[in-house]
Amino acid sequence: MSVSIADVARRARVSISTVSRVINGRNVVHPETRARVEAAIRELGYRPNAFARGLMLRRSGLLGLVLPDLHGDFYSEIIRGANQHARELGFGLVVSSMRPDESAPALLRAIEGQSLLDGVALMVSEVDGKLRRTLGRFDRPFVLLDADIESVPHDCVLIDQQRGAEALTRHLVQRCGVRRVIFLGGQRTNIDTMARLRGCCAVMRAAGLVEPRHDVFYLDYSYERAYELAREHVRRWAGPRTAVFAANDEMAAGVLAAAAARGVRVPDELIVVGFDDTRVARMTRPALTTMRVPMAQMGAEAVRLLSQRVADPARAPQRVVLTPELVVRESCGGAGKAGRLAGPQG
Amino acid sequence: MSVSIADVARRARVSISTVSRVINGRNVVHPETRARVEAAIRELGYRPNAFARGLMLRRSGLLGLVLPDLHGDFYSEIIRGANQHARELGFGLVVSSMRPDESAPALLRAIEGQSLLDGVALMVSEVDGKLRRTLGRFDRPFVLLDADIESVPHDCVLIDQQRGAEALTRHLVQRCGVRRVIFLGGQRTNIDTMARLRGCCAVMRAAGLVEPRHDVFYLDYSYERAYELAREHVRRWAGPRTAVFAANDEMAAGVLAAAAARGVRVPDELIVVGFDDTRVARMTRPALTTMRVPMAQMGAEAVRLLSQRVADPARAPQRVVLTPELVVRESCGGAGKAGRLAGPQG
DNA sequence: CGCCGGTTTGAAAGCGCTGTCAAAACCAGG
DNA sequence: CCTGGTTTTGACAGCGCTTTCAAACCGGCG
Repeated sequence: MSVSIADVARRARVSISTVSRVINGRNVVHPETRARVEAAIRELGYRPNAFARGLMLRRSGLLGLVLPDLHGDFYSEIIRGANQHARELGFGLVVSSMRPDESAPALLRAIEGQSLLDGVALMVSEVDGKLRRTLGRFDRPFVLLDADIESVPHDCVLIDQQRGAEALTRHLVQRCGVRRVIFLGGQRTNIDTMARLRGCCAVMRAAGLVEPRHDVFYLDYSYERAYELAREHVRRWAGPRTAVFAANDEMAAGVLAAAAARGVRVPDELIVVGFDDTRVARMTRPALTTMRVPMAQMGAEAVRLLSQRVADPARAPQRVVLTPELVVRESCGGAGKAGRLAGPQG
Repeated sequence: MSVSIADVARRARVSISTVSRVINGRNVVHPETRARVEAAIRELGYRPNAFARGLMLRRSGLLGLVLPDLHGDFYSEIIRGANQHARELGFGLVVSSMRPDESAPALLRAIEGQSLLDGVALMVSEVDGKLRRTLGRFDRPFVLLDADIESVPHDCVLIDQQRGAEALTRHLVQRCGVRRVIFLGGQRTNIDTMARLRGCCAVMRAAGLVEPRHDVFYLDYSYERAYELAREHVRRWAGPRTAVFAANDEMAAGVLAAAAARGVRVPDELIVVGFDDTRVARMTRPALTTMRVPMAQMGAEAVRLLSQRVADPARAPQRVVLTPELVVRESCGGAGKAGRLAGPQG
């Protein structure tokens, strides 16, 4: 079997307590003794047993990150940001996915089951009663990403999606002279989609323009679905002062491809914009105008909040709000004014 | 404090052992007693302490997945495959990243430090002596992804990169009439890049053609670098029977964009192919011919091997080899013969 | 020399759980 | 009612670690 603290103690001719003190460094140990113990640790290749340790300390040094899906640039960035920050703070990170179609018990298992975790950052694409209840009786520190449940006190990191959508729409209306917007969303119940549509409509309304009431399509955030839809409609959409507002970059890329296939020139005959500023936004021709969502920062903030709450479970719930930033590229025509131009094509 | 097994025992008027038996379900318990215990568990909201459990069982039910980076479609897919399979097998998955520029001690901490893990799947982009030694004295089950260290016995999941590159090059030579290949690699020491170049050269040689000796460029797998390079060279590259073989899809996309910017028509004036078949391959115009690397499957295989080794640490090391599959799209011209045509543009 | 404060160490009590072993309870058959 | 076998249950010894608490030690002072 593996070497335990007792083996080290025996070898260093000290008591178990002393070895523990050397390991944790909190108490004073005579330099000479310390050297003996450290030598023994090295010679035996001793590594403390994390289970025994956790059993006493009630902490594992592990944080959890649960996302709706792990696929795509969007989530990758969150993971990356969280992972890096976790490492800086001396935590490990457990990443897991929790599809919206899985039941609440699955969530329970995914989270509570992992009682090895010191805390969990949770991102959900839809909030329902079940989730509310599950989280209500969840006794470990947790942070909600891009969502907020009022009945339960907790920390959260929010993206001001609506304000982002407003900024983007305002750019379209004021800088690009857009008068009509076709909106492509994800699922109808998706909270991001709803907020982005709200922002878009608000600005249109304020500008005295027609809201995209009949020009709203709910898809699934995928390139393929957007391509298919656009292939069918893009000829009709095309027109001066008209823009397609896709709720993410992938769908915008699909629209771009369909437009090209149908001979519709972007941005001359039709403006197309995306959202998120994922890698794909710089890889399309023309490159996409989009909103940069600080995903890595969201991951990092989540970890920060979590670590603070682990340290002090009693402190008041925090709310961190991050705002997306406009990135103007080629797909909206009227470039050159508002934002920076990223990527080699900029 | 939280409720322990003793609380449950007290409430159900049985001994601790009986509660344990009910929880683990291995031993026979009188139905009536069982009901009483289960009621007590429910009423108290009892959840076994994972640390105490792990301390006895010496297992946590957690597997680790360490990747060079967590960014991009490539790694996302591995994570996704691993995650799903882990869940099916009743394991949790810990994902972590280990940049090649981090030192071996960092790896040590990232892996050994997490002695909470039952096993670790490890992907490294470069194998050096330090790593070999670190892994040599690593006492926990581990699986190497897309790499093999001969001095240390272990399980591994390999992608036959070379054979994949051969298949792709063969397609270029035999179906598309290519006589000259420009090769764009990742870092010079990257094992995948080396294997892919080897495969490409082997086929060229066998076909009596000139190997891309002076036409090999080592970049960093990024769209941007490839774009810059291609912007400079693509006019010179263009020519009949000439192909750019990029070692991943992102770089191929960069070349495509540069070609478009320089007025070089693909595939008429220049053929461009990628590798990996990530999402971007279907989003370029023209869509990329590429090799589909079964990344999700690699993740799943890794988890499978790991779980088997956890169950039986003594069994002989396994080697699983996965082979990439040719996906013919538009960027190589001579389509329609060899492979399936995926995506809406196919 | 004995005593005091401060430093350094060791013994031992858990942390919450599993698993062994033996005792208790039960059931038939005699 | 007792016996022998089969369930069913409980007591308890750890798993490897942290953390009191008290003992041992040390140097200096009265």
